[in-house]
Amino acid sequence: MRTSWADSVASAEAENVGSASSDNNGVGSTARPTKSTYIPPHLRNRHQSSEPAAPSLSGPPSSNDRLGFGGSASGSRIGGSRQDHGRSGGYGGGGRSGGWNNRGAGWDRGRDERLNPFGNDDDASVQEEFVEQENTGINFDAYEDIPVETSGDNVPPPVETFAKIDLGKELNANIRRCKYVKPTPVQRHAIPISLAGRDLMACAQTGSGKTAAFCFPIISGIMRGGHPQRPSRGLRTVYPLALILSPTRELSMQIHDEARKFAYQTGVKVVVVYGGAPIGQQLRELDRGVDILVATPGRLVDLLERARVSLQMIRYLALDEADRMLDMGFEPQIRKIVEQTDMPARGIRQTMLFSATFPKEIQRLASDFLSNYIFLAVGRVGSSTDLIVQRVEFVHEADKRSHLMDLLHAQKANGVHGKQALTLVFVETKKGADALEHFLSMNGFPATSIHGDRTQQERELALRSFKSGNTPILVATDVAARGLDIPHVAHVINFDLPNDIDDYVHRIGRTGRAGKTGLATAFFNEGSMSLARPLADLMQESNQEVPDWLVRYASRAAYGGGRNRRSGGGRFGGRDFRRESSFNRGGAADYHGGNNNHGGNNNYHNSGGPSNNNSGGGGGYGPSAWD
DNA sequence: AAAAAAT
Repeated sequence: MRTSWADSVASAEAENVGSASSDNNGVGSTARPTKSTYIPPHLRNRHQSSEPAAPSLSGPPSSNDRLGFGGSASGSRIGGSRQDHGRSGGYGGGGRSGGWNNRGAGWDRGRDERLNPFGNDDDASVQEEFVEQENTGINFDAYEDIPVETSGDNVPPPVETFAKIDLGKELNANIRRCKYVKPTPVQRHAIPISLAGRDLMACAQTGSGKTAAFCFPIISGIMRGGHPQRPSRGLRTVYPLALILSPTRELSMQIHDEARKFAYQTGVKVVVVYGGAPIGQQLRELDRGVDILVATPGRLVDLLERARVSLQMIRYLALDEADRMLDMGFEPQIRKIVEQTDMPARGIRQTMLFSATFPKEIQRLASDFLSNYIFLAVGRVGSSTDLIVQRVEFVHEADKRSHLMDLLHAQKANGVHGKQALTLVFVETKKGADALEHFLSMNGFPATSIHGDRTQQERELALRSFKSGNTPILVATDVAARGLDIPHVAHVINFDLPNDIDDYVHRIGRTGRAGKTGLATAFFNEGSMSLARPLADLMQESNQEVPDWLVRYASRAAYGGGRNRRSGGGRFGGRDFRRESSFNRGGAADYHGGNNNHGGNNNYHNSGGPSNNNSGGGGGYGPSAWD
């Protein structure tokens, strides 16, 4: 256990710096810092602090026994930083003034097919020699300890290596380029299930190779199935074969960037569409052909209504952050897309739902989209949030700002190279985000913000500025809570706690990624009473120190948790709701000990899929924290 | 009550 939060931050920073620099050595291309031209108001007309010299590596990553996940996660992290590099290259040419250069620089004039998403130094065969070096020290045996649960009819057995899955030559080359040596647990289980043509509901932490888990089978399947003759209903209508939906624009962009790497030189075309950006460019992309369409719901509905997209040929449907996609705000839109368009019915298309959390009410809704599906839950190495130190502090509303500054100030003093660790600060409201960003900026803390009232340009700029370290503090609403893979976030601060414990789980999952440690601090007060019990339970389950005062509030909290019922039942959705009859309260220990991997095939007999729902109460405590 | 997502 760490003795103070400052130590934790310092340690998290040290690890981040350490691994960042080794990435650079390995890839040899990201050394140049990504510079953003965004200057926070309080820094304008000042000298930019000079870029630090090569940071002295302060201590090797500790607790590498957990790096089993780091192996996989590391792959995607490396991918991420290279992607950043590619982008910054694009910007480098044109400067930062253009709002839409994200698309513009790298995507104009149909060159994307030839454009190498891995960077110019790419060569699959050359990369191979890096693979062994880069993964030295990763304990792949740690994979074996990850609890896995599957249920459903005739679950296909997992695979141990990519070589044992016949994904095709081109895809294999891309897997090498991504430096994925061994499939992650979710990939080992989900890919065979998906290749067998089965529907799937999967719980797995983000950063665990989830995107690849659904992209590989889709790409492989499209290559196998060939490119069928599309109907010629209208010249302007396009007929994608696969649809991937996600709840935020940034997440859609991230999925698209990854999918494009996986599809490189396969002839499979990936296009992303989302709102807030001019539609013209997206239409032009579509006109060039699309096999896999990545989309946010609103823009897709728009395109469907314009008859520019038809879902008639969809063979694969994937929902990322599926529980979010099916909650109150999104459900009607998703239902419209899935059930009231020309999309083939469930059982004809193949449907895959992925999320880190999966409350049972949402599982029930989701089962409408699935046919005789397999439920898969993959946990972390060891207990839940081992890599994330969670702290909760009682801070009155009026004291939050000064308390935040105390934290940030101490962090600054502990900075490994005079630079602040990346800190993500979550607040409840968009106005609150603006106000806090302004406050921090006025007080000498370079901050930016991301929320739904900012323009898409501003959102993307904020994210880049944060990732690059230019503004190492990002104030965010829940728009940034899910799925986003931001390397090197050392500290997540819940300035305002969410009302839903699942949101808390997603938020803190922005740190502690890629096998690194992370710190999560929550400001708790009278306003967050409804979260007292679920938060105390969660922290307890993940072996965190729970303050006495929180335990007292938790025991005082009304039984049933009021409006948190949604998540009160199966907090981490770690169990198939179809099994609720096998009531399993206090099952965390069972879970870890009992349903072990190695095929993890419980062969729960599901006679006929979603209709025989079991709405039994309570139960279903999964292990802690799926991301 | 808030956030996200089309214009």
